[in-house]
Amino acid sequence: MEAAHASCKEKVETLQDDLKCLRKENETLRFMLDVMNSKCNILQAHLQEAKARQMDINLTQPGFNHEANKRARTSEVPIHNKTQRILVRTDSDDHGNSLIVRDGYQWRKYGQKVTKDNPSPRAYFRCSMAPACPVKKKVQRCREDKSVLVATYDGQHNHDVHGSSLGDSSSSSDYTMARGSMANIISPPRMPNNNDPFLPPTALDLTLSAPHQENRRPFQNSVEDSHNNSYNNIAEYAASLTKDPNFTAALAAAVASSITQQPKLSKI
DNA sequence: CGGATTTGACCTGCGC
DNA sequence: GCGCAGGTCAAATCCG
Repeated sequence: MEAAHASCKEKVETLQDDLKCLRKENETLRFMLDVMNSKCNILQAHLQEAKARQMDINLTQPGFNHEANKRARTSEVPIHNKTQRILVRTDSDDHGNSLIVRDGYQWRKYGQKVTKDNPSPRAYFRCSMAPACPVKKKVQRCREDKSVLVATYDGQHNHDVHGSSLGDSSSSSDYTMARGSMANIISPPRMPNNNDPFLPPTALDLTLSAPHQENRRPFQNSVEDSHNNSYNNIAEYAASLTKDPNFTAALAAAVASSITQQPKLSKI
């Protein structure tokens, strides 16, 4: 009887050890996921910038070669220096009304003009988060697709997106909203698996799918019920991840760059 | 009432 | 020099 009790206790201890290991592993995976997520965000931002530059080049091609482009003002900063253009898809019920592009900064509208090449009005914004911020933004609907806003940024912010220099706590919510709307930023050049240049970019799905969802609550049910399933799922998930060369490469690069604090983004 | 937006007037650069 | 078009200003208006 005592021997049976002892072996049972041993089993419980083993299970508890397993549980601890799993929790540690889970924590490690989550940390890695966070690192990957942040790196992914940085990558996407860089990608957007690159695509916007590409779009600028495309806009000078026939079909986009509007009269306005011939009339580039001398005050305009060269594209490769400080001017950046992004495309943002707006909600379908938003057509023709709002010229607001949520990008995390606060903008004050100072003018609106109908241009010759586009029937939609162009709105002019100045950054109002910092009094001396030189950044200006022009927003106009795409002539070809009115659900798409073309935002052109001139200059560089002399403050961060949180407005931390001003100590503005409200900006964090704005930033959250901005992150939400950034998901709608369009990559003008075609993406893989995407023949429509105006469809949103294929988002990198870094949220763990079924196995992860399972392992978020494996211990809410009885240990007997779910332990094997969740353990198998985690093991399965871990195995699938480690077998994926892309994952290991990306993970290695992400960890390396997070350690050195010198991201080598082009290598991922 | 104060800040944001609207909108017509004005300024500036470019092409003819 | 003139006209055109993009960009900016600032008074009026709106809105919370």
